[in-house]
Amino acid sequence: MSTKPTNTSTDKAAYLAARDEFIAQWGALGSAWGINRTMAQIHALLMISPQPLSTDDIMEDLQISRGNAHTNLRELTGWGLIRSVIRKGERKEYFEAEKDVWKIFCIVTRERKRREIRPAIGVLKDCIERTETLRDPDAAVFTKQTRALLEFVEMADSILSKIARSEQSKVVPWALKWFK
Amino acid sequence: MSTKPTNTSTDKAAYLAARDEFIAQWGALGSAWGINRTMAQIHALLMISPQPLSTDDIMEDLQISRGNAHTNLRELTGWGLIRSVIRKGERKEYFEAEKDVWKIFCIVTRERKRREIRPAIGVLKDCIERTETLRDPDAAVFTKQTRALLEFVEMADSILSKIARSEQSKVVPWALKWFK
DNA sequence: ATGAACTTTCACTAAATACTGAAAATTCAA
DNA sequence: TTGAATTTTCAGTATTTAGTGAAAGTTCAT
Repeated sequence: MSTKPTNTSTDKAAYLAARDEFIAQWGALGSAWGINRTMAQIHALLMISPQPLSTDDIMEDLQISRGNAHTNLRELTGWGLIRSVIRKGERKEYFEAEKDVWKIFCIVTRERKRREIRPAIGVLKDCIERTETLRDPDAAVFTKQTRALLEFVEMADSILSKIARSEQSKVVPWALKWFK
Repeated sequence: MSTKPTNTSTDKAAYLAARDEFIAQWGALGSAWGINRTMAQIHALLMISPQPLSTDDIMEDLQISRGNAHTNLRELTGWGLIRSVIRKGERKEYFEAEKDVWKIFCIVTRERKRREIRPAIGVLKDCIERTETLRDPDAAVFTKQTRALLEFVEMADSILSKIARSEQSKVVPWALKWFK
């Protein structure tokens, strides 16, 4: 049996390196999905933070300006992904993230539905309405394709709604049974 | 009963207006999801075009430069969302889009899995591996949270894989039964 | 009521991303 | 094989998006 050295400061350094990697990559992932990098990084930081953090903590940790930190903290609050907590006898505002992965999923789903899917459905409906009675043959092709898109997006929307309204304890075992 | 005037040129104008709206909004939607606006617009244009279009057609329609059109046509080809068709006796390359909405969904799912979800899984695994044996209590919180994320992302990934491998004719009736 | 602590705003700057257009490379009909 | 047609590249530019920091605004313990 080999003895493993457990130097505390080495551990801390290894942890901090992994943590930085995680924050950086979470930011990059956000970028790829149309979410501001800093917003995603702050979210990552708060998700893994054992305690709530203040704006100053976040500014220091991520090396960003007050304005930037502030804007993105508000944005995350708007999404419902973080909430502010106040400590008694302190003026400063602290922030903590929702940590339950299922809840995070539900929040993101709900918000993207509201912000992007619903408007898209509106546009598709509008396009169909404006062209379905036209005699032009190109218009007919257009209407057909937008109808197919609408049908699909509406189905996806209703599936997501139903899933995001469910309890994780109901969905996950079911999903594992069907998809594992 | 009112008679509806069916002036052909009015119809054409109404169609073109709806079509432009669709292209513009599809572009905006792409942007919100981290896809280059022009790429999404070209995709929209080809999805609703009755015939394959050449680079020049697209340049003119969307009022973009050759370089821009070219780059984004290649990118779309890389995703597998469009393919080039050559007409016999002609040098020019034409492009047509996959129009089947289910197939489009499968392609986008497969590509985003490959480009973003798989790397994310890699990062999470790496973070867990590097921290799971550390004694630091913050590291323990970190490992726990990244594990929860990994578990969730892997489940989502396998569900998407399974769905995207299925036939629409199998999935849609099933989905409607469960989620409508 | 005061003013220190803290939050918010916003004009300006920086960085990232997308686009242009012309030149170089390639292709293929004649 | 030639050269006109077409595709590809890419250095330079434009546009969009994100970030800064200082000043203005707000809040609350005293």
